[in-house]
Amino acid sequence: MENVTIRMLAEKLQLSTATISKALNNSHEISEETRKRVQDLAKELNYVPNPYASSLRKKSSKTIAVVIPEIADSFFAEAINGIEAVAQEKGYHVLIYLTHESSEKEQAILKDFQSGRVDGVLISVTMETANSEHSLSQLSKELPLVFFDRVCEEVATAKITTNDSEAAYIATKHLIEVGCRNIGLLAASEQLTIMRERIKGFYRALTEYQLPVTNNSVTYFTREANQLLSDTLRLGKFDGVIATTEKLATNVYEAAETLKLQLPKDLKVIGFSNLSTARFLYPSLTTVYQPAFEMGKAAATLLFKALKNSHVTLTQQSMEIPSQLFIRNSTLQQ
Amino acid sequence: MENVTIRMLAEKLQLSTATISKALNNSHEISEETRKRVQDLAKELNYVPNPYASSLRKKSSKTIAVVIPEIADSFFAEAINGIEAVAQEKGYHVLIYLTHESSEKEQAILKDFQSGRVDGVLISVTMETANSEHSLSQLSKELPLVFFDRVCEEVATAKITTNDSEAAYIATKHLIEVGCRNIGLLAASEQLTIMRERIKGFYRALTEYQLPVTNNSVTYFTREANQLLSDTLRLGKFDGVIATTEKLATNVYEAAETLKLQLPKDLKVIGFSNLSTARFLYPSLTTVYQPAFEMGKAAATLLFKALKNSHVTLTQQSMEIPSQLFIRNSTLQQ
DNA sequence: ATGAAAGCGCTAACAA
DNA sequence: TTGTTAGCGCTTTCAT
Repeated sequence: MENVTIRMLAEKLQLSTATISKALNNSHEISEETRKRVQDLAKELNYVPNPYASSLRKKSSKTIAVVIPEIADSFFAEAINGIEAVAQEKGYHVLIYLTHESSEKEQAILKDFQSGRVDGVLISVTMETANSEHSLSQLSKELPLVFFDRVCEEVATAKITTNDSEAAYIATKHLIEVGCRNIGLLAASEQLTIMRERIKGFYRALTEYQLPVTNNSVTYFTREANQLLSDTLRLGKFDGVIATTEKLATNVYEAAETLKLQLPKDLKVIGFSNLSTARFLYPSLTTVYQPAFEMGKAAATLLFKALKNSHVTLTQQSMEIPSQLFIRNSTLQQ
Repeated sequence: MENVTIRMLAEKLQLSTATISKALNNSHEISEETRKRVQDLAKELNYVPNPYASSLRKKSSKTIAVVIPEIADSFFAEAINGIEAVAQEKGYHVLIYLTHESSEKEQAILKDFQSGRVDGVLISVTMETANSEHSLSQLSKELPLVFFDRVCEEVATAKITTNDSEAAYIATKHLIEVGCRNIGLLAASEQLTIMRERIKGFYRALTEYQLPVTNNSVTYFTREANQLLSDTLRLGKFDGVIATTEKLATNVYEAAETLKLQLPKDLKVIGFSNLSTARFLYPSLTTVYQPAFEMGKAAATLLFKALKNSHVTLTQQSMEIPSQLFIRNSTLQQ
């Protein structure tokens, strides 16, 4: 069967396409009677509106984009869950784009958004965030854009984050309190704001306890961290580490195995992670649990708010949702 | 600045929009010279084609849909990685839809695809798969459709699966060989083909070892499995279980904790799971590792093949990619 | 309350 | 090789 169009409905009912369109969209300038006639026929013929015709005409697509570095990471997966929940409720469609930490890919993706393909964008930037600053600033002028987690400070728009500095401060303090004196912060990028925040919190705790920065330091890992991490742990003589990404946390377990370090005896670990298996690891992992679902939900909610009412100034709508420290055996005092 | 259109380019260059269009699409019926002139100006003015105008006209959107039950599950997350890798390479966009195991939501999503919003669909169905059979059969006649993992047998199209029956057979055999005599298969739905396959393999192993079906049985869990699972493990007197979903695997660890069962001494566990943390669990988890990334990639590759050449009959393109048993301590012989 | 008509931006016959 | 023209299916003034 041919695809049913608004024109076919119009012919069958001896009405104009304009009337059909209005009737289908529940316009109040249509009589109740014809409205019903139209909608009944539409249902009968299984009419499905062509979204592209509508998008072309209305210049809005009921579609948003989610741009993230990686999807096989429980933080991002949960965040998408939050985003999707809101989108589904609002009848929006969700396009997913993965950057795999490549700012080049990120740029290409952002460029495409100038086409009007999406009505709004939710993004958690690449580690090489600095490269995308300009594109993002530009884009945020054309479309509602909301950052979540990995933000770009310089871009004037809403940012949904967690209390990274405070969370790192609390994590560091916890390590100190269970006896660590040589703590390493395993970080992922010097450029990411959230990393800088965590580092701030880390140093604040060190300062507060008057621990020397010579023994307590930040190490950066980009892609394949395994070898480097083993080296760091071997040479670094750390008695405690904070892994600021989920991947790094498991890398620590791997490295510990390789180096035959006993956790938590030889080395205590805290991971920034939403791993559902954290409590079943050996040893169970003390985590900074980030409210991923809520962050996704908040970001999406805010985006839709801006989409609905263009007078919402996203710049003033940033929001911080606190993380929570779950203390487990990987930081058990010996 | 106004959005740059093909018409603006045409005016600036004193050419027709048709010529511009052809030049931008590298048509061979355009002289090298004008092609360059057009493309140069396009770049200069930062022209970005309107995808919706093009989609409306061409009746193709360079967009595919991925429909899955859940995203916070390492199998599906990895599968998406595979899909996205292929899609990005081919210049396609990926719409994500989550059903959260609701066949009602699934139906609504599938219905929308009749609009021509997407050129093709990759799907892993809900546990209540039976409900969607009809819609899927219908849809597969209008669009290229490829199942991955959770298939609908009755629908005549390509299916990318793993060797579920064989994998379950091997897993069961392994449990028997390490001494289990009362094995429980923890299943998720009676309707899912992959579950039925796994059950087949399970029974095959039991038969081969002449173990009575009275002691070795299949239990179904739908949503919130925790309480039910605790009951099952307490009453079932199992000495070994196979958790056929990732969630169920962690549920077993939870229940074991609650019931103070020691793994693997009191109960041995195998999980169908792609958890990257499997080796670091306590005890490390013996897993049936499913080739999620490859399955996603294969499904997407096949879909694009069908999209490119409409004579590819998907029905004959099904594919099975083997899983692998990783033996770890959760099935250690005592 | 309904309809005529224009047009969103692009592509593809067909002509020239 | 380039241009003319006619839409894709829908929404939206503006008339009636």
